[in-house]
Amino acid sequence: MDQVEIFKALSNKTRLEILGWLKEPAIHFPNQPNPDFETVGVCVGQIQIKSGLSQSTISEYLSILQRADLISSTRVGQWTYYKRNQEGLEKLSKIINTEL
Amino acid sequence: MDQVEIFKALSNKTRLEILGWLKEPAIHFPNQPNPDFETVGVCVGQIQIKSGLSQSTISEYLSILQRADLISSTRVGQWTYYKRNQEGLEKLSKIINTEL
DNA sequence: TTGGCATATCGGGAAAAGTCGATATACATT
DNA sequence: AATGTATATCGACTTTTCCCGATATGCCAA
Repeated sequence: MDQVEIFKALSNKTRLEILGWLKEPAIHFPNQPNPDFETVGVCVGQIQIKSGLSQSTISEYLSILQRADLISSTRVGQWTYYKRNQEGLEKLSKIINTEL
Repeated sequence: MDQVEIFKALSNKTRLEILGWLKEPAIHFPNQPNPDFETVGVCVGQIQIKSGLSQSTISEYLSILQRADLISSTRVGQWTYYKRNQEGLEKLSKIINTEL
């Protein structure tokens, strides 16, 4: 993954917020219907409601974050759950500390 | 400094390269006229030549990086020398490791 | 004080990103 | 099969970013 694309993914207030929300799903998504969300993640709809932006925008933002390896998704029935991608985030941390 | 602005500053190939070049000025700017460049930094003209982009573009890029506290400048006569801002870079590292 | 460099700023055109509503797709339920 | 719900994709419009050339500013030397 291109470094520039990672930083672009992070160059947006809402996308940074999403990353933050996914850090503590229980706190930020108290109404999440799926009780399993701590492991599988949070579904698009919940993130969309919290963000206040349109469904299409959030869907796109999530795929931008995913392309940058910052989050990952799991499809379960009609829902797509997103959660933080710890591996990608650690890689970013390494980039910052060594290459930058 | 707003986090988004820091990431925007890093969302460009040339700006990332500049940051890299400034890590080892002696290697990347062998023709730097000022022998003192290791401490004071590298002047705009040298960076511009190496980048291949226009003078105005590089001047702007340097000020974007500076606004993000990633580099700092010193004016000496008609030259402006830029170098890495270690404090700002460490702050970024902290952001990545704690807030993100 | 005039001319010559180094850098900064301004104005603009092209490309990319932000954001939306509408539509498509995929799955679930009846 | 038909409808409803969740998400993804498309087309469009606006704003921002990428770069440039031209011009301004600041400093130095003749």
